[in-house]
Amino acid sequence: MTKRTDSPLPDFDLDGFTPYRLTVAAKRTSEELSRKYRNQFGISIPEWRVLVHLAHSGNVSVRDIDSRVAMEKYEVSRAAKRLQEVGLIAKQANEHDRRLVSLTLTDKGRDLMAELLPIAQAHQAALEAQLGEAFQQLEAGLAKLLEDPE
Amino acid sequence: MTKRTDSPLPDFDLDGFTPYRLTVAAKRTSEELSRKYRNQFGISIPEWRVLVHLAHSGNVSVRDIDSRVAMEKYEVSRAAKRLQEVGLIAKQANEHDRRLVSLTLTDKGRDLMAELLPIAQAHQAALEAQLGEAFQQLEAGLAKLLEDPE
DNA sequence: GATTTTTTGTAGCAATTGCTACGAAACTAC
DNA sequence: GTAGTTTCGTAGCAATTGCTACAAAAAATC
Repeated sequence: MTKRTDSPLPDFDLDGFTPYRLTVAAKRTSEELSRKYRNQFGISIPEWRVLVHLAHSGNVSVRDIDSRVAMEKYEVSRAAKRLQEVGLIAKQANEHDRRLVSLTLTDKGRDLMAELLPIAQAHQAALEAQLGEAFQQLEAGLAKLLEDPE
Repeated sequence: MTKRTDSPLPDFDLDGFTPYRLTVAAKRTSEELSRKYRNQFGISIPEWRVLVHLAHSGNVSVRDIDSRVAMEKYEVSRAAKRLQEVGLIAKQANEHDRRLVSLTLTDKGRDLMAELLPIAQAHQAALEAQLGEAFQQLEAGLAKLLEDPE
C-alpha cells in the first residue's frame, strides 16, 4: 500500500476570494489619484482624508476624525502634525477641554482644497462612467458590507 | 464691500467616494483573517498569496506569480525568501533558464495549506452568507472594475 | 477633595513597504 | 563571437506603518 504524497488540497483560487478582490480593486482605483496628490501637491492619503474631513465638517478634533474616517487616532495625529508644519491646517487647544485639539483649515489649506476636491469629484465621475450600471451594483454591495460598523 | 473669507468649497464627502469605500471594505474583510494567519501561523498576507498560488498552480517562477497575483516581483521575492527560510517552500534554479527560480511547496508547506485553505473557504462562505444577495451585486461590480488589467 | 479611571493626543520603536539599482543569465543584432 | 538589450530575481535604503507606552487633562469614585 503506497502512501499518497500529494494530499488533496482544496481547490482554492484567489480570483474568487472577495477580500483579495476588494484589495486589488481598492488599490487600482486609488493609485492614480493618490500618485497625483503626492507628486503634484505633496499630500499623502491619510493627510488627504484629514483635509477632506475638515473641508466638509469645519472645526473638529482628532477624535472626531478618527471615529468618522476609518483611521486610527495616531494616524490622524501624524497627518495633522505634518499638515500643520506645511501650513495647511491650524491646531489649537479647545477652551473647555484642554485635551482636545481643534483642527481647522488655514486659508492656504482652503485654497488647496478648492483645487483638490474638483479633481476627486472628476475622478469619481470617471469611475462611475466607466463602470456604467455595474457601479450601482458595486455600491449596493459596498453599502451592505459597510453598513454595520461592527 | 466685504471680502468673503469662506470660499465655496465643493461639498464632498468621503462616504460617497468609491476608492475610499473600497479601501475600507478591503481592510474590514481582510483584517480578521489576516490576523489569524499572522498570530496562529506566522504568515503575512504576501506570503499567504504566494502559498495560495503554489497550492493552486504547483511549480512556478517568481515572475509567474507577480503577473497573476497583483504583487510586485520584489514582494514575491521577499515572501519566497521568508517562506523558504521557514521551510514551507523550496526554491531551485530552472534547468533551461537559470534566471528563473522554481518555487514549490514542501511537504510542510502542503500540510499547512491543508489547514489554511479550509479556513479561507469558510471565511468566504461566511462573507457570502452575511451579504446575502448583495454579494452577487458586489461581485458584479468588482468583475466589471477588475476586468481590464489596464 | 484625594485617588483611581478614562479619555485625548503624541512619541518612539520595530516591522513592513516601495522604490531603485544592481548582477546574472538569456536574447538580439551585427 | 562580441556588444548591446532585455528579462529575472535580489538587495539595500528611505519612507511609511502599526503598535505600545506615555503624559496631560477630565471624569468618576470614594
